[in-house]
Amino acid sequence: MPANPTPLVNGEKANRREQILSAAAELFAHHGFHGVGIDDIGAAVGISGPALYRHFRSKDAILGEMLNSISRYLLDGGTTWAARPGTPDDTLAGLVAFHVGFALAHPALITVQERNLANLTDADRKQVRALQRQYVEVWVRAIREAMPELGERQARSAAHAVFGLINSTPYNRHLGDSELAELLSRLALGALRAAG
Amino acid sequence: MPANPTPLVNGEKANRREQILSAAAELFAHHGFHGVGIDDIGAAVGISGPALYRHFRSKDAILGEMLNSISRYLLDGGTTWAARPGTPDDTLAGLVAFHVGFALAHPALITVQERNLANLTDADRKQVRALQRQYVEVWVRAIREAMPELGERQARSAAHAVFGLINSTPYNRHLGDSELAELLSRLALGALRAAG
DNA sequence: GAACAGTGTTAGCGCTCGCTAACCTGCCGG
DNA sequence: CCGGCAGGTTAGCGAGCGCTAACACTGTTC
Repeated sequence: MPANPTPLVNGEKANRREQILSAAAELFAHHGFHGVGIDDIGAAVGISGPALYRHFRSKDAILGEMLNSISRYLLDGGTTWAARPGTPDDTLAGLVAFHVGFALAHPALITVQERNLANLTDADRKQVRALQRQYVEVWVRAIREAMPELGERQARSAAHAVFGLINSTPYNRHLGDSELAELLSRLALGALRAAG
Repeated sequence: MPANPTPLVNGEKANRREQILSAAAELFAHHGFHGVGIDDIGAAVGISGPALYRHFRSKDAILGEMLNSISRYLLDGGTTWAARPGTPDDTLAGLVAFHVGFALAHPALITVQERNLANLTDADRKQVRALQRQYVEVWVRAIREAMPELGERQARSAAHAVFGLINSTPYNRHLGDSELAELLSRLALGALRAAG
């Protein structure tokens, strides 16, 4: 389990930066990066427009920090789970449960990460891409250990496919959280089992 | 099989409207709706900027026609496959193969449809949403016929999850088309089997 | 052969948006 | 008590973008 259990908790006593990141995530998820103005983000946290520049260097910096934080959280969590002792099947089940938990808790972040990579600064995109690649590699290793007959390319494709499956949470609000978590885990593991 | 086998074929002797739609799809997929200018779309088909207005009423109209066309194609194809004679398992396999085929042939359209619903006109979005809902219903019926023990909500969630799985094609360019098609179909059917 | 429909061009309007400038206010340490 | 910093405010600049206007060229039709 990583040090910080949830990367971008909603509101409460969070400080301004985190408030802004949380509100911006929700807005970006609904309307897209370019569909959200500086004033919109400000209004969502009760301040107005340019005051954001007391906390972030630019609008791009908000997205950059958001996506970096998500990717780092996933990589940290994935690495930790992958290092746990247990059978390869257990490891895979742990990874699935971890990713499902995140996707269920933060559908907006899932949406933003999937849709807005192209809106990042070149430097930020490079960083985020690197983190994502490493996270995929964690999965590829775990998948291949559980199913040694699978080639690396197949395992990578399967990993991306399972991400797509689990990341469907933004469209999946009509089932209770725990029931949906259980269903998605079963589906993901069923898919992986069928890969071999 | 629907009348028009592929909704937005790339270039060739296609007329200007279809050329524009195809180029715009690619651009929207890469940079997002707001990240692409009228001039960019024009340049991509060898004309410049405002000439687009000879073929479309507005930039929104381009996206509107694009998403409507995709949704209609999927619904038509899905309906046709669902109506074919055969066991429920065969029907499900047919639907999977159909959707996989589309996702593999048109990853850009998949991307645009997933990301840019929010950028549609209210009227267009209503239409597209309706078509998408009907397509989901086709899947829900097929899933429940193959696995009667599943509730409607579970089946709907499973359908969305499988869409997510198959629609991972835009991130999945490192396997040959036919091999990827086979893998995705196996994963999708494996997931569905595990739902029961 | 003139009229015209179809399809392209360039110039430029008007609006939005990210961001900066300049200013204000409350808190806190010495 | 007062100077400075943290964190707000409003006004407005400059760039970009969607779209329209006005015009040009080509081919077809009567």
